Amino acid sequence: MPELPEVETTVSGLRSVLQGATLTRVEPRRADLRFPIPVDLRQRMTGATVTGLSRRAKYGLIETDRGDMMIFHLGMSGRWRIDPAEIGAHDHLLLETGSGHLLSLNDPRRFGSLDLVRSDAWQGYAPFTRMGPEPLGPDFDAAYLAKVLDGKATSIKAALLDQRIVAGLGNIYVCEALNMAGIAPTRAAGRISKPRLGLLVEAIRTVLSAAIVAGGSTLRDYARPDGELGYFSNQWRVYGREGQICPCGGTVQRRVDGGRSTFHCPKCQK
DNA sequence: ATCGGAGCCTGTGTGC
DNA sequence: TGCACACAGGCTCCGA
Repeated sequence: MPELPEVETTVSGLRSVLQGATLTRVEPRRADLRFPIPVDLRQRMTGATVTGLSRRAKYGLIETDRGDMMIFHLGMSGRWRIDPAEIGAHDHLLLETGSGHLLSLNDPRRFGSLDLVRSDAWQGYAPFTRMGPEPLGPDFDAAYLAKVLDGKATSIKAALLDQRIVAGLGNIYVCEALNMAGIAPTRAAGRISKPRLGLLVEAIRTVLSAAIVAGGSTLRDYARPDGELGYFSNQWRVYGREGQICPCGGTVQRRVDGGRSTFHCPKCQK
């Protein structure tokens, strides 16, 4: 899916049109994505004013003056389109604002989700209850990682993809951060020294921040809400670059585990 | 308890 | 051109 930087970019784009806007039309166009869409979403959101937009891990949060919070997840192929030229089969939710903007939540593969909770209870939303800290937040540091990874036999790559450990990383940024930190993706998570975990934390922060600044990465089915493309894919060190040269001079290799591609450089990642 | 793998969907690119 | 197949950013459940 769009990972953390893409969701951050999406929320920023949505904020420019939705902050303070009144929703004059709220139209779910199917009953479910990955999960059922609340049947009362249209009724509760129509006529409401958007008071705030934010992000938790890979989820976008849209609050209204009625005390409701709409929570969306983009899955693998989800994106928001602002004032799209035409509405197609994969536009699953339409929002119209008082100022005349039309927004569409578009998700061909429907791995995304759309939900509605009370704002004061959002932290109790099931996906959030067991989620780890934000990688860009103050609670994510080497000491924390050392504690939660202690004794873990699973690979560091699998551990970083586990949202209970740290929330918001996906395949692309895990590959990138491990390369930047010089850590092999197959290394046992519990067998990395604390100084190296410190390097890893910094690498994760650096790669996520750079991606947010660049507006997210571009993949076949991802675009920013305003339709522009993100440019971070130009900065990938290893992801999608099998056979090409790593910044260290080594050759990027691709392997598949669990049906998922891993890109790494055997020369500088140990 | 922990781990690897399958499955959910659709679209696109590749090779025959 | 047509077709089959591999592959894609996430997440959850299942069985070993």
